[in-house]
Amino acid sequence: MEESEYSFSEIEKKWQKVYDKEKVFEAEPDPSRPKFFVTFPFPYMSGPVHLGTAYTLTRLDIVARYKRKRGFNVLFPFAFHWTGTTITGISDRIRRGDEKTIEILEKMDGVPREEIERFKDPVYLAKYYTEKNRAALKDYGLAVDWRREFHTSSLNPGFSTFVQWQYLKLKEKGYVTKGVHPVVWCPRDKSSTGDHDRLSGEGVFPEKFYLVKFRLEGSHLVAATFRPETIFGVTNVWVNPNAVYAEAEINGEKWIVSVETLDKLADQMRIVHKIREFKGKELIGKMVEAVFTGHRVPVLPASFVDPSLGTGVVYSVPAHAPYDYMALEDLKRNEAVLKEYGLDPDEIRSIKPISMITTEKYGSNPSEKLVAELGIKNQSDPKLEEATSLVYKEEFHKGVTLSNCGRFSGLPVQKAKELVIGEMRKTGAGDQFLELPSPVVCRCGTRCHVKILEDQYLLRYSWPEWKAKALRALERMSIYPKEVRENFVYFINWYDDWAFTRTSGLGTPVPWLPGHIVETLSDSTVYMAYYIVSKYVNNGMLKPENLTEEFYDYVLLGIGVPEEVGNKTGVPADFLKRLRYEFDYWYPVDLRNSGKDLVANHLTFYIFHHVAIFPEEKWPRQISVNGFLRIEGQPMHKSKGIFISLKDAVEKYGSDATRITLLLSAEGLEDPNWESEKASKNIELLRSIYGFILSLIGEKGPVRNSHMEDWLRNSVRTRVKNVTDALENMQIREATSEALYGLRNDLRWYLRRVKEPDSEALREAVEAWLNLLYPFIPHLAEELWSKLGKKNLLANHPWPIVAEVDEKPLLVEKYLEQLVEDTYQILKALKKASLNRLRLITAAQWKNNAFKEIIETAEINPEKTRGILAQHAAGVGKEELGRFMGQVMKSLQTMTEEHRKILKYVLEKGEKNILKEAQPFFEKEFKCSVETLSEDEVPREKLGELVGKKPPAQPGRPILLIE
RNA sequence: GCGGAGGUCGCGUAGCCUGGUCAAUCGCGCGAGGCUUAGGACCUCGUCCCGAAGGGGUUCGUGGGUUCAAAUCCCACCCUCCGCACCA
Repeated sequence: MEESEYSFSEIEKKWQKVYDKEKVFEAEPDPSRPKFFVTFPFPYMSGPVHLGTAYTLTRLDIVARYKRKRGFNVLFPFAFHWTGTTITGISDRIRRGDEKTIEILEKMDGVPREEIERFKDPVYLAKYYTEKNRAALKDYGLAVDWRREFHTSSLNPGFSTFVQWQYLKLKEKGYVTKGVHPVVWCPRDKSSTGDHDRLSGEGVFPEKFYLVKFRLEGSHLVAATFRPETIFGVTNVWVNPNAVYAEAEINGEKWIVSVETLDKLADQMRIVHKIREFKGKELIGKMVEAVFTGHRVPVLPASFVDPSLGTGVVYSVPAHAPYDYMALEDLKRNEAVLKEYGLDPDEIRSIKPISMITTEKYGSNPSEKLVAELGIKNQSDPKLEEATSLVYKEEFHKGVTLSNCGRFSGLPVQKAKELVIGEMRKTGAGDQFLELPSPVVCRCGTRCHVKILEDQYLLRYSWPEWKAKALRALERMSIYPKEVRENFVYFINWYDDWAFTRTSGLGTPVPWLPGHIVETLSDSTVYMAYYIVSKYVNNGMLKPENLTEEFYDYVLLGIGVPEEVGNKTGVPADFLKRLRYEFDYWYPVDLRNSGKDLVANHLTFYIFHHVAIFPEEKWPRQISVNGFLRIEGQPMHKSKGIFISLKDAVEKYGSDATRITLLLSAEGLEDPNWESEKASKNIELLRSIYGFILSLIGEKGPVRNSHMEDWLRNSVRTRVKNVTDALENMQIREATSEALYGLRNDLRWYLRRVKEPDSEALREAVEAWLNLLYPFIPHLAEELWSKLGKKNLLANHPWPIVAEVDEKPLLVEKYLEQLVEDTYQILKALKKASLNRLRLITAAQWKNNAFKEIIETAEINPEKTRGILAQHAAGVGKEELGRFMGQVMKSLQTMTEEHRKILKYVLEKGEKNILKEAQPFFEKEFKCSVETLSEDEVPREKLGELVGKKPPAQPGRPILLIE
């Protein structure tokens, strides 16, 4: 019959339509039911939603569906993220004709050429993806209340009013301050350059460089270094003879630095007046004096000096800096250069490294040692990089200054460094500034540097009171998996003030600062509250102009009198009360699930902002995070082609198969791995489950209600309990696996075990199973539910009751399973495929009696055991008793609690009775005649003959005679 | 460097907190048999090594230790992955 064919696309569309029509997921406040509000961090609309998003989303969807079935009134809304520079960035790149961007859009996202042309308009781009993604998400089938959908930024005036209100509140309550803030800066774009805006230099951020001054004819040659403490080992100063340098007045003092340095100094709050420019070679050969130590050293030429890095001036410590050492050696050998700059070769060759630090590992001249060890030939050898870092690490952590370091002698390097820095600052012999340790190039091709932004509006994350409140919120929250809690503590403590205004990209204007928008991470922190409002903005009952500060104050915080607020906002007082009621009903968020990447930023902000704005009872209740999806073992990477969109996956595998493929692949913080082959297999698995359940529904066996039905019912209860527990603990993979495979295996065993299945017991089990399957594979489960002749929706049907499990029937089956396994093992050892006769001989009654008593005592005590045995063994031969004693002691030693339970119950029920009852099963299983006996029923001599040297029967371990 | 996760029988994983029926879960793959006109699906068994009786041997990143007993507890080491900021 074509009925049994599983066509996922048909089934999925069918039920999505039904859910839509019946408004199953449209949630309204209902005081008679507890609420459960789940949220997902809205995805960014700069591209298609991918499987990684789907994974995180699915975990949440499962909880939403499960909670609904448990009687909760579940709200699961959705929105789309437009704020920030990613969308405008793509548009910019297309406008510039960036090939790579266009290629990715065309090949990976499947955007038609003519659409790409229109992507020059960022709004068009955002709308395009929002449409596409909404469609893909709907085809995937989520338990979402779509009436509340919105997107962010000023392009959505309703949402913007909300963000503005949020910032007015933050400012009013003192969470906003003004200050300075360093950023990686592109001088051409006049904006900060985040990682994703960079052509090269990802992950590079400002580090402190120290400036060390050398007196030169009424001016200062200013060198930059990470290691100011090494000034005691200086032998010379390097400049690049071909670079351009400048003399300039810096905060009133004359400095000589590379011309590139001037902009950097100016951008770090220094007043810069350029006096003149000149070539670096003019400096060569001059003598300079270290202000800090008074060392007089020559200025020498070096090609490795990069005028764009630091100040373009480097002081040379050949003993402790392999680069300096090598450059000096090169120079000593290079007659031509010496001649060119008129340097005295003898004088240069007499320069010796000055040791000023020692370590156990490298001694006091590590440069020389490492250059020799690594076989470094000249100053352009890339291995110098490695040598430098080896020396730096070792000396910084384990080095001690030598006696030539004045007041800083005999100190650990770390300590000396700290003191030298302090002293230089005090005396003006040195200074410091921020610099990028390696080059960063903006997408526009310009080299970036550090700029300190002044008069920045900052969120005061450094404020101890705010941190304390956030930590308190965290304490009351449930966090899954639990390891992540520590991360939150770390990040809450670690955060410093955060600059939240921007001048580029999409977003909401800062209410008090025209021309500036609220940065993306900062505007998306408490927006879950807006879902209550957005429903009415979408249906036209509220207009953006109604959404004033007073409006939100009343609806979200309960401040003000409805009638007065109504007058000011134009919203009827009754409606305001209704809104207030709705907010109060739904808030706070009960569960927010996201990828682990958001812990460090968004989720921490989420906590911070909630505690700042809302009273304690509205603080978030639970956060759960999961790993990052990999594709065929590789991290997702669009430009490398490692990327699967949700749309493609759903088209190819359907929603249900996609769901379980994602869910079964990881737990906790592990990174799930998507394997397409597995997804295909999972379609087969679903087809198989579909067919299996249909066949079970078709069974027409008599109603019996014997042991096996009892067993089946209790197995079902166990599965219900397991799935429920796993779901409550956000162990979604465990839950999925248990729901998919657990009951399937139970039903298989049941069918194997009985001659004719009990149709009623089967039907009960199938019903429970479908309920358990629903959260994970909703469409398939719903389809089968209707095939069962049910009139209601499975989505609305209550979750099975988590009932007390009666272990007894389960114990009996465990005993039998063990017996079957033993039989198979013997067959294997005998290399036999089949058998003619199977005889099961259970232990003699006296053994059973003795054993019962021994297990009761629950301890391994040879004396006591022997005593008990002797009591029961009247008339038993000494040898037989001894042998049995050995067996008993051995099995007692390794007996687990479960095994004890099994034995106890088997003995209680009578082992032979159990076997008698299971005899037809054994006959069916092994296709042979089966006989069940007790040792008591076989004459002693006969028994010896039958058993041979095999160990005698033990309670729970009958002799198996195979012929 | 700082912080976090992890290394289990071909692959992906469970077990580890609370040590003992743990040669170790489940799924995939693979092999055998059954079913079937055939294929697929489905069902059963097997899948570290040895074994003519349910047993024995060697395993859970490496090396030590604690214990009657260790995948599980302790110590050291090796390796892999992730995050480290103004940016989604």
